[in-house]
Amino acid sequence: MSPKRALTRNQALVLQTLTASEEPLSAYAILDRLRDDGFRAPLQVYRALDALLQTGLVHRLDSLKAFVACAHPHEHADEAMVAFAICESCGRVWEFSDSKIEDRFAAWAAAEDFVTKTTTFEISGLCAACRKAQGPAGPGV
Amino acid sequence: MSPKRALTRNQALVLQTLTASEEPLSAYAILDRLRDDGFRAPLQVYRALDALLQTGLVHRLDSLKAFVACAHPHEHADEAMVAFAICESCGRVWEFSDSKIEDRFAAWAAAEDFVTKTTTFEISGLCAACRKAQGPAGPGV
DNA sequence: ACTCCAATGTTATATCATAACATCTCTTGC
DNA sequence: GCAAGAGATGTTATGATATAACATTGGAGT
Repeated sequence: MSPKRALTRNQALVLQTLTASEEPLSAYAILDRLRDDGFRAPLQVYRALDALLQTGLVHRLDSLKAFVACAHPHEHADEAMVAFAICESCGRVWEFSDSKIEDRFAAWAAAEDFVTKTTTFEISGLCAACRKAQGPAGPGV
Repeated sequence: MSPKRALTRNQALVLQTLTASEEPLSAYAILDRLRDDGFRAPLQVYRALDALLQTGLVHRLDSLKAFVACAHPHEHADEAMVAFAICESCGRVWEFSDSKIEDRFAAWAAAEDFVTKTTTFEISGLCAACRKAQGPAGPGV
């Protein structure tokens, strides 16, 4: 979809920041981490994010209002349906896709004559490591 | 999940507003429509929405930052995975669920030992009516 | 009538995102 | 080399979404 341009300096900095982070970051969190690199205003972050979202190098998690580096930057070009599992406790994100789910949804869309443009598929919960750490009783919240 | 309480006045007003609307509404759009009923501050809307979301009478569409009345208020108690198809053109929302998709996702979760709490599944695109209205060439954007 | 508790009202503020316009920095053609 | 154009960047201001903190009200049960 996008003609694979080299990243600009700002885009590279934002992408590095997201790649280095264990968890998704909000635009303002990214801004804070890039103050020393000369970032002063949210727009600098949002503009870089827009470009990175276009090329599929970054995803936005609507349910968190935050951004993550794509785990598989080569494979999908913003076209495939990607799902995200987000651990509420540690914040880590698992990215996966399932062609059977895709087919199944495509069947619904065909039946309703609906043309899909974008998908948002996000699951919140607790990952295995966090549940073990918190013990069998589970966390209060 | 929630002990089925009667709605308060504010909750009833917010729910009526959403039910009467053809499209999802932002909290501030709801506020504007309820000025004549004495609503003055966003918090009045957000508090009512919180209660309605708890009981499953309303859904939040993260991709739109907006809210819709649930199409099937009786069936699911916030537990089932519900998907939303949203027409970019007319704003209408189709709500559906598919047990095969649910099973398929459950299989992934079991394999990864991930415990699901909440799901966000939203698809944006164009509905049949809007595509017909705009002609076979489709819209510019 | 009194007490308690939930709902409500009100003000202020936090957080997320974009509009509008000035400036810089390459590249390209000359 | 240098002017012109295009894209990227910087900067200020503002819009849009959401919540914190605390005062007030109103009804259920006694």
